[in-house]
Formats: sequence, structure tokens, C-alpha cells
Amino acid sequence: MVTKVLCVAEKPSIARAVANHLSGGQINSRNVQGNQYVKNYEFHCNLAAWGACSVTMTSVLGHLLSHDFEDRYRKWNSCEPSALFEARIETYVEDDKKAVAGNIERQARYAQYLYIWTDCDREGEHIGTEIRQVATHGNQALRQPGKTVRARFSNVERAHILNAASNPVALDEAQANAVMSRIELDLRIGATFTRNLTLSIQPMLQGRFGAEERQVISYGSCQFPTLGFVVERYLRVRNFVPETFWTIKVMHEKHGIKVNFRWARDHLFDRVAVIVLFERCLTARVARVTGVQTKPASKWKPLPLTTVELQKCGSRFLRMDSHRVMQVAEGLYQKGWISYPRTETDQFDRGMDLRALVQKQTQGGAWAQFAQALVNGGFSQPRQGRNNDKAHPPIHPVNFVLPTQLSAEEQRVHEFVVRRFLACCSQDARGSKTEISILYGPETFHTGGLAVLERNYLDVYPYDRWTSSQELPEFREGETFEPTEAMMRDGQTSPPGYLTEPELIALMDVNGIGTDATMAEHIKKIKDRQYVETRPRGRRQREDDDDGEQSDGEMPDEAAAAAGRGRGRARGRGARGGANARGGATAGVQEFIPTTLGVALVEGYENMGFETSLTKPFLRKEMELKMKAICESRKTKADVIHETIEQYRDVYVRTQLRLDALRAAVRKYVFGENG
DNA sequence: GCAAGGTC
Repeated sequence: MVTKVLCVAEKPSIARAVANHLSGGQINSRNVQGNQYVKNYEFHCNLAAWGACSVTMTSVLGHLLSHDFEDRYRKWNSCEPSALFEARIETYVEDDKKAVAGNIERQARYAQYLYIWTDCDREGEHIGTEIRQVATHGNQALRQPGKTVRARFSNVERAHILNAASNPVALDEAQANAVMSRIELDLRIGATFTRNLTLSIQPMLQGRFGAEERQVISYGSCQFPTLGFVVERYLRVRNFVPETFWTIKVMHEKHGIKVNFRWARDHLFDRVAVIVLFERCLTARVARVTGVQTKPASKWKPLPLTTVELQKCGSRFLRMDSHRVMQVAEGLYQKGWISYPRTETDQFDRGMDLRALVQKQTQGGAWAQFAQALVNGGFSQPRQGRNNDKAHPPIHPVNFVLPTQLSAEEQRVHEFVVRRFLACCSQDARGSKTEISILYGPETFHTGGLAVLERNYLDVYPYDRWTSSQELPEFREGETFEPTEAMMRDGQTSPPGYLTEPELIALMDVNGIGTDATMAEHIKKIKDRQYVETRPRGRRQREDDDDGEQSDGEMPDEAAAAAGRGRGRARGRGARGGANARGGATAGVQEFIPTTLGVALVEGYENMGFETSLTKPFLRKEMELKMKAICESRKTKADVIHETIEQYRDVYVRTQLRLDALRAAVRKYVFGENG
């Protein structure tokens, strides 16, 4: 007797890949009426748990079920917004998912087992329970213990899939519950605050922002902190007070080469102190070389590509905002040129045949020769990053395509993905770094030089810069000289720049705001809501320190601070402030400036004086911790929902009492009134 | 007319 098994993946691409591996080639592929993406794959195979099986492998398209308040609460004026804290929520299949759900329900009727193949992350676990819910609607027997199982897999390599197929496990109910509480809380809190904000502020704004009569002023646990980052930086720029500092510059000319030495103290804000130190230098007259060190230096090849990194690089190098980059990457994925573009993983699985993927890129394109050189022995295993979402590999090219077959934007994204991948499979760049220290009077000064000896990955990855500095004349330890020039100079600290998109993404990333798939959407949302505007960053005159350091300033101070690493002072209050010093690379980058409405919202809430700020990332972090607690069975879904709702109910009540502060902020910023 | 998360 053949056992009938229904397998359901999270997306069509996984269903197809898994079906191919399990079937051994004999597959019957059927369309699902009413949906152009989902297909049913029918085949026979042996599964360890059940023996000879007749399998139907299909998929959903992400979440299958939707949630909304019951009908009588859906009209905005149907109730006081805070009634949504406890209004009944209905679960239903959205119209555009009816065909997918119907397919699963029908297929389930004939199945003895339901085998879930969703991604092995929290959302995937929850989607698994949605599939089970729909399937058991068609076939009650699948509710029995052991009849519904799931596969544990983290990539679609053949051996890995075959192994996963033989070792089914149970769905992780705790993870699914964690997601369920996230869904409920975001809905209740988002809808309550959004209605309240809109209904109480919108009348003040009529006709003020564009043509829209009814502009929604939304609150969400992700969009508000995102706005908060933009406003915080804006205020730092606006409130910046330049400070004068003093420094000592030493230059020595030797063998016709002018060498500038940097003061070890960099600069001080006390003029008299610098005068005293400078005079001691002059009194000493000669400087003595205290250290000469030449050592190998290398610039590491980049890590395998994650979504966050793709988005940051898109803003920096491809002149596309994060949302556009994802749209283009999605197209490339669907046409089969690149792998799944939503991933947090920066480690390639050891089992992956990367050489074969490199080989494909030898067929053409500007990088063909480089790829050939890797095939001919230059190949080096990619570095391993620290992230693995256990669901998808890093983004990489999966097939060769001639650039001429792609649109201009597709070419840029595709080229970046290919070059990044080839760079990962190359050797680090090698060089030699020389550091020279001198003691001049009581003060230490440094200079250094870099010689790039082997470019290696840099040849295929023009997005990184690492160039040799001018050659240094020879200095010997103990040697003394009278500096050609020694001067005391003053300067002024300069404000940080407005937040750029790569910086914003980095902030969201370290603070856990949004996911790889949604960060770009949150950014787009605060633009659409007219909380922020973007403009191309002007070419500000800055002293770029192109000394070949690894740092590219991608972690803004706010990120470090919020992430609990005290890096705020590390860079000092130097002449470069918070600049993103990376040569011309940032020329096309967009910077974010809040609108008057954006500032008003943040200021308004800040001025209410709550200890838990809605505009700071901590609440979202707290939610993340609570979800983790559910996953580890330290809390129940009911506990978390209850305590979180009470917390927000409190904020809501106090918001009502202080609505005047919010309205005052709107008047102040949007209408330029005082008070 | 609300959120954030999947996916197309």
C-alpha cells in the first residue's frame, strides 16, 4: 500500500528544488488554478519514516492567513481607538490567497501525512501552523499526533535535503506562538495609536501636506523608531555648536619627500596647554625617531552577501535606494540569475560547490577572466560571518546571464552580486604597512605608509579602495633630525552629516528594527507618510583620510550607543565629526531629513516625558526579548500579550492626557508658532 | 484610511 504525503513549502522555489531532489527526476507538474506562482509537483519516492510514498509537493506564498478586527470595529469612528486593545480579532484567508488555501485543503483530503517544508525560522514555524490549520480543515485525521511533521533544513543542497527528508521533527509550537503574539500586538497597538494620532492631529493639517485630504498619521513599532533615528541625527546637526581646537603640525622633508607627522594627541581644546606643549617641542629643537615598524598588512575580502549589506551597498555604490535595490534583486531572483535575496546569512555552507558557481561566471562579462583565474587555482574559501538564519544561503549568482539581457538597473545589481561573490572566493589583498614614531620634545608624533603588494580580490571588487600611499623616505630608529616645519594650528569641530540610508539601515539592523525583508519598506513608509524627505548628499568639503584603514564609518554613533558599546567618544570631537569618510564612494548617497511633521511627532512624544519612549528602539527590543521568552517556554503567549497591552494602555492613557503637548509640537514645527 | 511579517 502506497502512503500519500502532502508536502508544503513556504515558497514555490523551495517546493521545486525539494521535489527535484526527492523525485529523482520523474515529476508531474500541475498548475494550481487561480494562482500563477504555486505549482503541485507529484512524484513517487521512499521516505524513511513511511516507506514507498506518493507525494504531492506544493507551497504557499508566505503567510496564508490574515488577521483583522471583527467587522463592527473596522470603521474608524465605530469605537474609541483604545477599544482595539481588546476587540475580537478574526482570522481569515484573504481573497488573493483563496486559491492557495483551497489547493492545500483539497490535496489534504487524500493525504495520510502532512509534511511541512517552510523556512526554519520563527515565521516559518508559524506559517507551518497556518498550513496545518487549513489542511486539517480538509482532513481531520491530520490532527492526530505524528500525522503532521516538518523538515529541518537550512539550504537546498541535494544531500542536505535528502537527509532532512529522512528526519522529520515536530512543529515548534512555542516559536509559532511567539509569532502569533507579535502579530496580535502589532495589530492592536498599531491600529489603536494610528487611529488616535490620525483623528486628533489630522484636522490640524488639512490641506497642509500635499493634496491628500486625509493623510494618515501612523504609529508602528518599527516605523516610529526608524523616524526617531532620523530626527535624532537631525537635531544633533541642528544643535551642533562648533568648538575651536588647537593642534601641532610637524613636517619634515627628506630626500625630496615631504612627510607629515600626526600629533598623538590629535588636538586639544585648551589653547594655552597647546602653546606650552608646542614651545617645549621648539625648545627641544630636534626630534628623535623612536620606532620604525614595517609589517605585513592585509585588507580582508568582503563577507558573503546578506540583504542588509546589499541594501547598504546599493545606496552607496549603485545609486539606488534600498527599496529599489530589493525590487530589482527580486526580479533577478525570479528570472533565476541570483539566489534568494532575503537572507541574514553571511556564511556559505561547507557542502556548497562554490567552484562550480565560479565556473559559470567564466562565460562572459567583464569579470570572466578573473573568474577563470579563480578556477585555475586562485580559489579561496569565503570567510565565515557570524550570522546564519538557517533558512537561506548568502546572496550569490546561480546562473550565467549576459549583461545585455538585463535592464540598466538589473545590470548594476547583478554585477554587484557577481563581483561580490567572486571577491568572496578570492584571496585577501596583501600589502606592507610602515609606521614611524618620533619624539619631539615631550610629544609623540606618528606617520605611516602603505604599499599594496597584491591586489587579489580588489581586482574584481572596485567598491573597496585600498591604495598605496606616497613612498616614505627611510628613517632609522634613534636617528634625530630638525623638523623642516613645526606649527601650531587651530581648527573647528564640524557637525555630523544628516543620516544617510546606509547609516539608517545599519542602525535598524543593530537595534533589531524590522527584518531583512522589511527594513526597506519601513524606510519607504516614513517617506510615504511624509515624516521624512530625502535628498542627494551634497559634496561637502572634508579632509578625507585615505590612509587605507578598514573602517568605513558605517556604524554611526547612535548605533554603538544603542547597542551598548560606548563608542561615542572614541572618535573624539575631531575635525571630521561624524563624517562618513570614504572618498568619492558616498557621492550618490541620499540623506534623510525629517519634515516638520516628523520632528513634531518625535518631539511631541518626547515631551510627554514617558520613561518608555515610543520613538526609541527599546520597546521593539523588549518585544524581541519577550518573543524569545515564549520560544524558550519562560513565558506564555497569553502572559506576553497581557503585560504588553497593559504597558501600552498606560502609554495611551497618558497620551490622551498630554495630547496638548503633541498638538503644541505640531503647531510649533508645522506652523512655526511658539508655545 | 490602521501594524509587521511572509511572499509574487
